[in-house]
Amino acid sequence: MENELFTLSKTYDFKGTEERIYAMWEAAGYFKPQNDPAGLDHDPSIRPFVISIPPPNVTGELHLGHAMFVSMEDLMIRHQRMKGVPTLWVPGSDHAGIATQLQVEKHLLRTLEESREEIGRERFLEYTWEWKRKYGGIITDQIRRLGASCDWDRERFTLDNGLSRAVNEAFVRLYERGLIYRGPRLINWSPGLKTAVSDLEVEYHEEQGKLYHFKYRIQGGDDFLPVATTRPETILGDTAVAVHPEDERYQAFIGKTALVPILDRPIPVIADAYVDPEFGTGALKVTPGHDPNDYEIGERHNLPIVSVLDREARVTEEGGPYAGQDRFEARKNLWEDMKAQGLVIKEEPYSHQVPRSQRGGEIIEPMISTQWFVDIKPLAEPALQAVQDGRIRIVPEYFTRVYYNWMENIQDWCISRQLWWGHRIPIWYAPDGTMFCARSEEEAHEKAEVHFGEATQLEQDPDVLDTWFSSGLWPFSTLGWPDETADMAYFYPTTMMETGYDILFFWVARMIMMGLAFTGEIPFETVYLHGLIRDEQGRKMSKTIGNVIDPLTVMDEMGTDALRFTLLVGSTPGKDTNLSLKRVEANRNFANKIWNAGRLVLGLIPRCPREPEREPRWTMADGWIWARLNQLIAQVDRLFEGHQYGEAGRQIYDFFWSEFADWYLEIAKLQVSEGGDRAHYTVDLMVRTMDTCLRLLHPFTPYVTEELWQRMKKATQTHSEKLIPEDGPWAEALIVAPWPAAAPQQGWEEGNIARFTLLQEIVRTIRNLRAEKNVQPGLKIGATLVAGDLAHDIGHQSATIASLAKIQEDHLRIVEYLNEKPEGSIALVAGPVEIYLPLAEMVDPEEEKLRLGKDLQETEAQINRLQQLLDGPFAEKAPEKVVQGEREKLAGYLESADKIRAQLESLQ
RNA sequence: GGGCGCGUAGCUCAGCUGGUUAGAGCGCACGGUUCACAUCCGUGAGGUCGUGGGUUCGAGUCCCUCCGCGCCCACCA
Repeated sequence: MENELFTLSKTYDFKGTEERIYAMWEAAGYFKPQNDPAGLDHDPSIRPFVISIPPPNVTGELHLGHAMFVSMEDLMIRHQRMKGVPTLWVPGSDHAGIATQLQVEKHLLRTLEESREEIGRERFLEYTWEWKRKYGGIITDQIRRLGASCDWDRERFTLDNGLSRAVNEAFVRLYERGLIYRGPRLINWSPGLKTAVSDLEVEYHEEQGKLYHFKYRIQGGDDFLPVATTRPETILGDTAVAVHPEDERYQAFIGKTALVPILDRPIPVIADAYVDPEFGTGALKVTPGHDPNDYEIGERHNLPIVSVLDREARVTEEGGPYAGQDRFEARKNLWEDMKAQGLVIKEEPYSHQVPRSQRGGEIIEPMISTQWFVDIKPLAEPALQAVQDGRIRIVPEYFTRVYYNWMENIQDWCISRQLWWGHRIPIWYAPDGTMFCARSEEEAHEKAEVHFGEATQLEQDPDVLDTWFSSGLWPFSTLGWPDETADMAYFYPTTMMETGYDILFFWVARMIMMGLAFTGEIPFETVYLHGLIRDEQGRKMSKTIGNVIDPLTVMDEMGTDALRFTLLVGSTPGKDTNLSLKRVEANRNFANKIWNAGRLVLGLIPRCPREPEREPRWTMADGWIWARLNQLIAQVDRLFEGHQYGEAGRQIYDFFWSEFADWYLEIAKLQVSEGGDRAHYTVDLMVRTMDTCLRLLHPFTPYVTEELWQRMKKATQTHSEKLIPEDGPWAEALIVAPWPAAAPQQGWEEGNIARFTLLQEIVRTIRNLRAEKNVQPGLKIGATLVAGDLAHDIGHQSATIASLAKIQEDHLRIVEYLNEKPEGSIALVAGPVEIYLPLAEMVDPEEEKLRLGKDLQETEAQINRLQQLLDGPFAEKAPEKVVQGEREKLAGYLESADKIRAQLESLQ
């Protein structure tokens, strides 16, 4: 054969294809919004569809979480683009303060054997920028490889000049509104990272520890209060002992003076309702400097605050003999000394929640420290409102409850970090301590000059801002805010915020708060939250367990399309996905199926006669596939509308494989071989159906579909201009081809589908029996079909039936009725059709009776069920349409039962 | 302590606004190599949808109880 089939590999070659196709898309500018504000065809009546990418850490390497959001967002973007909506997907990356600094520090130690303190802030930052330039591109390259159709010309980095300007602007505005304050507060201190972290960056783990019971001696006597603690070293910072005001046991102690063990520092015994008399000993040591609750008690009772731990969690001078010791060492030593002094009562095993740093993993120490905070309530209020009144919609819906819950109990946000890599806090101090908050150093100097009447030395605050502060501005800072850019005017508010539910508070909530605060508008209309990717057994992927699946390896082995399809179809919004490689493999097979179906179509195109002689006339199969295709389009549209992307993909998969490929293409081969007009119409319809499937699949599996589509376009154009998609000429590329529209129903569809379904049933019934009776697969047998009224319709399909069921065509009889059962045949029933196969010699009549008897039994069971149903209240209460459906089913079963009975009789 | 989610075939999971014979992939069993595909084709076995109750003509789907699992938030020493 001279056709193209043999020039194409049987296996889809994704490796070469992906790179070539992506380069083609990018070069052609398909990733740019069609109605770019800079362009001339800007149509203000069409709202663009905009996504800001969740910026990956600049030092990161692609993991499945990235693969998930990229696939999902690319799906949405491609879908909208094909629908003709101007789409913008803004890419970028995040400087990721702590993560990057840690990584660079490690690298620095390894290569130059120097710490960041040794080389100093300035050199360290240079070094880090160098690092960023070198490795920052890795992640974006990997994202491209996933097929991400971002507008790469708009790529942003959170430490870019523009974005840094936005950060300063935001800080200044909050400061001027009085929503930023600085002060000593109890914060979460990470001794490993030597910085403060926010509440969200602390993770609590249930851990086995000890509860230490000891005696708090009362001054001037032998009395003592029994007290329990999990952290004995904090005893050194106690400034009170508290009991419940109504606790009868301890009434006498209230107002007395207790002595801190070892230090003998006198502290008051106070009464506070916070103390739970039931817990522990019922007496509580109060350490305002190292415990959030105690801090509050301290405020109520005006207690002094003693800090006994320093930045590295070593005991301070306040700790007397333990000064300089590490916190755990001090814990041990102090406890030993207390034992020696007879102050120890007991220690018991105790499991409790231990706070650990999300990044470093070490135990977080609550400490008093001077930090910058955002007064968050005034920002949270409108953010809560925006979701409550529906301006922002969260998918899946149940996450709105989670959002409310958090927003309603939100605490002030500690935004300063004692790091170097990040946005430096735009505050400058004069030598006398006066603060100037300014957008730039120049502005700070101007302000200082106005304030002092002369130029002054200024020093900028050494701290940097929490990374999430800049991320919170992302949807608008990437569009040029605070400037009133064309992009801001046209693309903002953005449309879709697609991200993992794990950063709902970290990121999404903050973007909503800051978006409303700075732009006065919501930053996005919809929040779509996907789940986490776990391993096959539902465990988190981690290097220590060794169950990490690397998306790059998966792409190498199975192709990007397979990975994307798996992530997209295997996930439900908000729910975690257990990824199994078996699944990816199955979807690689699907990609290959698409490829091979494409090869067949390509091979048949040249066999299409150029000009049909008569008006088109479709076969039953033609009408069926066309009707089903249109149903599919309608379904997919509905599902996309409701963000049910996975279900949409599944339906396309099923249609493509088990209807189009398994049935229609098989039949199309036969119809094409008839030649003439039939061949023409068949190829025409087949190409159109394939074209539509490729369009529907494109957002899921962009590469294989684009490749095939290009080839189809070329093949049809060289062959016949008549072979074009119904809605106009072939587009330039599939990525910008119009999304299919379902043809309006004309009324014949359901009947056609029903008739074809019967045909399928006939074929299956025959195949089934052949398999059961071990009829040689290649052996063609004869058959007689008794089809009553349907004989005419089915008669037209004799070639199809013959081919699919391996019946010898000239021995296939299709008749309306039969007086007598054909000699030596075995009888079957498919719906209202009786089938006789000349295989009597292969079967035992008794066995046949059993088989038919079983059939009859099943059919009668259905009849009974339906009759009862229809006799009951169902017939009156259920909608007419549903009842009618059941009646038709009943009629069908009754007919089948008759046929089976007749056959049983003839066996007697 | 508060909030949320899950429990469907041996395994991993779908199942939207309740519509009456519950689906897929993998695995399993049997059979298949000429003309798209063994990364394939055909046929089949396999589930009282965690438990108990309720609403309804009708419940895997809605409501409640209980059992089991998971997650998030929260200051119990």
